[in-house]
Amino acid sequence: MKQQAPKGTQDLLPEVTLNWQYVERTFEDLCKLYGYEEIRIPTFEHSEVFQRGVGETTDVVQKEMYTFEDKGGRSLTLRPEGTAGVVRAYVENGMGSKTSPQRLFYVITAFRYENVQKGRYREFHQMGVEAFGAKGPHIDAEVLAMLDHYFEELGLKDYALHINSIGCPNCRAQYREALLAYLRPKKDQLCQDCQNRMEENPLRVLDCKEKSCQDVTKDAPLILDYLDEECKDHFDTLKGLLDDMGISYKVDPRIVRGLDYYTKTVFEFVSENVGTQGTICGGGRYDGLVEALGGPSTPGIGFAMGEERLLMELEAQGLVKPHSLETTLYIANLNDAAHTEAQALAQALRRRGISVQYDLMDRSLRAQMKYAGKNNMDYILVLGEDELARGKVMLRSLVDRDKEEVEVGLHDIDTLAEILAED
RNA sequence: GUGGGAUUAGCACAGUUGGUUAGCGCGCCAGAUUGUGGCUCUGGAGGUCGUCGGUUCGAAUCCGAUAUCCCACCCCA
Repeated sequence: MKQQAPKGTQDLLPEVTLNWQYVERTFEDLCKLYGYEEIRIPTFEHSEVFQRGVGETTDVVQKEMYTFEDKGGRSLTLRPEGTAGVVRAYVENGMGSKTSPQRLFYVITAFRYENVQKGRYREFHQMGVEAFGAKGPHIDAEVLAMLDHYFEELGLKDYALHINSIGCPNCRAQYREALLAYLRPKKDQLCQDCQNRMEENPLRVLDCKEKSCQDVTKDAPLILDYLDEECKDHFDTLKGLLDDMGISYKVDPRIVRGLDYYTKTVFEFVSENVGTQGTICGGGRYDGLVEALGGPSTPGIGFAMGEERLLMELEAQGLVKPHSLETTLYIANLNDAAHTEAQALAQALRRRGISVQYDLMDRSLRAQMKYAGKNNMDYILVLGEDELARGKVMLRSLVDRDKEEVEVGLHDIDTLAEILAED
């Protein structure tokens, strides 16, 4: 029976992996520019890490986790995101006693049991950063500047940065009461989902897309009016810093974020083209998370970017440029002796960093030429009786038809490598 | 978890009111007087029509279930 990949997973074939390498390398290079170092964390954690880290009341934890029991009776969960695991690692390895701030980046797969749609899979890829130890708004601004820089590097257009502050637990508690006081009398006008989640997490009612709920919340009190002095300062300073750097943004008081750990600054980069899966990057500050996972009180901020969505967007904008590969040479070998010689020649050239292929299928010269053409080889070199007898080969460009063939000694590896390395 | 649409060769698709050996294009392989690609021409390989079950003399076609994909809700990256 033919096997299928599980629902929500996908194979990434050679036609597209170059694009993935492109966005990931660009990201990694940029991370290094901003002082971030890579961390690699386990694919699964004790379920508790996510229950406590992401938040018991969140949809992610309540209905989207791949949780299983291992043979030792432990409850484990495939990571539904990166932050909780990175924070766990930060705490477990005592990284707080290294120099602060600690800046970490990661490129991971993550897993959520959700219904599949375009730009949404059960196994998906995220690139993200986490910065620990800095509590002021400058790091917030820097993180946003870094993302701005990244998108500029990729040439991405038609996206918007939305920011908000959801305050610290203190202002949030007060705001929560105010919001509940506003919502309770209007409860029967809300959709069923919102009625259910109202008491548990009333902030989420704010970004409900149901028209009736939006009507109800249109005049609801805004969190921004309930920030205490410190949180308000933080947010105002951040906005000023963004203005100074010329980074445009929109304050969107309805951004709430479905993960419990966020405090103060939250943000999203939203595509203006793509439909419902338009959020290509989301993040924010999480000043209580390190402590919640058993570490010392430590502020933190980070973001995660959905690679599938980013690539969708880049593709829609015609921006995925294939990596320019190094020069490639094809050796057409026409008989057994030539095959042996081709192999030796290929190895010698590969040792000098030239990408070389030769015939392994005993094909005719004509067929070999076709193969070289279809596989975008830059140069070809025919190896047959004549060449072996004379000890010389003709090096011809397949890219530039006008380029003259060059005769080179068969064993003159240095000259061959030199010519090939020129392009 | 809920609702709608789809599933025929590696890819993109035809397939008449159920009726012989299920087709086209691209791709793949081979050849076009025996050593020079991308064009053209010729030939070839490749499908238990997603899967299982039912109706029927007969099912790619009708019915049911299931899997997967797409779209929307929900949620998020």
